[in-house]
Amino acid sequence: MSGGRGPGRPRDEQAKRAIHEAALDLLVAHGYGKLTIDGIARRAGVGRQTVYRWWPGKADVVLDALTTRAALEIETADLTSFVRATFAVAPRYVPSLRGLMAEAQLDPGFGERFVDQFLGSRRAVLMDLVGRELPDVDPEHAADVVFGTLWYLVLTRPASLTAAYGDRVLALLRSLGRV
Amino acid sequence: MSGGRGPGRPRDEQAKRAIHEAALDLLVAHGYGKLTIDGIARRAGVGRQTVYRWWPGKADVVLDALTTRAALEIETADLTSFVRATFAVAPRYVPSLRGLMAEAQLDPGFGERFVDQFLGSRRAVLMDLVGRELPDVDPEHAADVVFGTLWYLVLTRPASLTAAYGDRVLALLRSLGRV
Amino acid sequence: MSGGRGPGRPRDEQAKRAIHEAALDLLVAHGYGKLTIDGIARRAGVGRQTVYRWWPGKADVVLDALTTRAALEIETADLTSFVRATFAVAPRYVPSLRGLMAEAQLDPGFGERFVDQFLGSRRAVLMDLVGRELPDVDPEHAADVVFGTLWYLVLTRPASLTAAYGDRVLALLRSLGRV
Amino acid sequence: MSGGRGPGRPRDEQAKRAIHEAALDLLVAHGYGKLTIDGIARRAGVGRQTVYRWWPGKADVVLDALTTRAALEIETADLTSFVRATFAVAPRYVPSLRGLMAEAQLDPGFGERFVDQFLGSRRAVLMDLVGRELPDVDPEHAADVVFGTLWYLVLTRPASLTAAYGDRVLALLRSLGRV
DNA sequence: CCCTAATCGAGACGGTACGTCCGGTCTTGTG
DNA sequence: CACAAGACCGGACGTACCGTCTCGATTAGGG
Repeated sequence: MSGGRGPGRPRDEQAKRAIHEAALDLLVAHGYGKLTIDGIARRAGVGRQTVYRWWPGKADVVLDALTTRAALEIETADLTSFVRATFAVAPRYVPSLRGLMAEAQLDPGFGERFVDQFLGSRRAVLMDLVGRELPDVDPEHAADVVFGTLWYLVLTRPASLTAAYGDRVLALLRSLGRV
Repeated sequence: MSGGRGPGRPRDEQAKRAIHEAALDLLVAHGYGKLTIDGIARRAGVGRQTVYRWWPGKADVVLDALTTRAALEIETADLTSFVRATFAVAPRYVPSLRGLMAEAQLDPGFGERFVDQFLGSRRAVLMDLVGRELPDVDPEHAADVVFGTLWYLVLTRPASLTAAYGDRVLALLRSLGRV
Repeated sequence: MSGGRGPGRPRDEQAKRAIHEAALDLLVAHGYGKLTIDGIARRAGVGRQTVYRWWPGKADVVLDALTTRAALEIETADLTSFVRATFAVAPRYVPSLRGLMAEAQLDPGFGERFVDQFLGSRRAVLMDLVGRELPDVDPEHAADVVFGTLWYLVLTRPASLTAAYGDRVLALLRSLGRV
Repeated sequence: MSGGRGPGRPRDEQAKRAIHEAALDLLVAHGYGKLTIDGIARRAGVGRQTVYRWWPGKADVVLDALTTRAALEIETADLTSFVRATFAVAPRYVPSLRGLMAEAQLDPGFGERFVDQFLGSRRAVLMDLVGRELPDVDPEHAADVVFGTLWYLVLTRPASLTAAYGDRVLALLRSLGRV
């Protein structure tokens, strides 16, 4: 059960990493709008089919590259550090995040995956923390406000993203609880 | 006041309207991702060049159509009615708004136009109202929170957009002022 | 009967000349393949419609310009001087002639006009001279050989066009008569 | 002799043949002037890019189709049969030949290819035969006269093309030799 | 030590949209 | 009326990507 591999050449893990890197490199270099599967494959030194074999399209490549790289980078111990870390870390991923959210609007299939899995998992963490630390606050609503503000900055004024802004949003959440 | 028309055949205003309508019709019918300049021109009964003559791309067509149609639909007299109306009216424009925000991420040129003009004018209204009615609240921050929450719903959970949600965000603004 | 003109602004003869010159200038500058009605009108300082009002298309503009300019440039007194002059003068009109023959192949309507009128009138002159000076030679065949050789050089090896080549073709005609 | 195939999917020879046939079919059906790359691709059941991948434009497609189809159709054993066959076979290819010669005038790049390769190879055969059978005749001049007359008929009076006309031109060549 | 099977790089394939160019027509105001 | 200007519809151009396919070569088990 462990490997579960039948015959045939095994998947090349190095190609996977090369594709991840190529995608992120090109993304920051020229923007998501100019990102192409062919460009990724070329830069990764890989056949185009190898990309399509593992991912449905460039959005999923980027999403996979992002989640692989950003895994566990954010503290989830308490509400304050989670929100601060979320805002603090965001600037590093602005190009990817903008592209992913754009694609989610254009491709309904990817949109569902993106909202349910990527956004959903982060919402779940925040809602859990709010439920524990701010029992008077509606976790759903808190998530909308926190992530709404975060994404609005990511999409329209990324230069304003700072850890300090996370503190302001935290203050907002607490003022909500006091009502 | 002279009209400023020089020689030559004047612009066909009917074609302009036909293009606007065609763009919005196709947008709601098949989604922004499948919207095509050629498709718009065909449905409007117009040559493709006529579209390119007046707009740089499909995003600007949609933006122009939207602002033409939605002009003065929103009450700007006081903060409460503005925010409520903004949330109440949003569901009607979800397909357009999602497409425009997506394009703003993919095309930096359009992104700047979109943020500065379309989003900027709405921010200006809100900030003015906040400045008058909630003097203790930072208008910039208020705009980020209100429009951030609005856009987050538009982009990820459009079914949740209701006038009632506008009231919740208003309450949030007021709790901010009380701190 | 002299003017015979009804009301309205009279035709601008200067524009006609400007169009002729513009067409020939652009033709030698960039080749018939890059010649456009719009380009001609622009350079002539004339509206596009003014060109279409007088000629069906660019080929007829060039043909008209050519026949206007080259009128009676060729001696038609005797066979020898006619053939020599025809070959001697040809190099000056190579760009126009190549374009006109090309258009005649692509546009059947213009082709008929071109063959019947432009080529036909020159054939008639040659056939008349042959009939008078070389009674043993079939005038039709002689025209095919003389103009065939001429056009072949115009179309494929214009650098070889010289008055001396006209003499060789004349010798050919005379050898035909001696058989 | 190894075939010289590197990696990658090999060229689809059936598509090549389909494109050739489509081009010639459309050419005789509607004329070279209405021939379109897109039309060829459509009729051949082929993507447009596949045409552009192998040929620079429609003229080269037609030229390739023609030389592929007409290969070895003409006897080159002796002067008499070569000239007769050339005139006898020409009527079948009139639409293609007219289009190719037209394009050669409009597109200098194609013109050079056409004159050097297509016309040049036929000239070489004729000049070789003339050199062997009519040593008193200048082969270059003979080629100009024979092909000049042939092309003049192709371009302006295709109905006159017959094998008998080839005999007349042969007689002309022989009369030249006797001078 | 071959045999089967899956992956790999490469690149051609059918499609579709792009943005540009030009043709030929029309609609203005001015002379 | 003709004229300059210029917008209009139509349609071909050549390019760029998409996602699929077909090659020969490679790299693993399993017989």
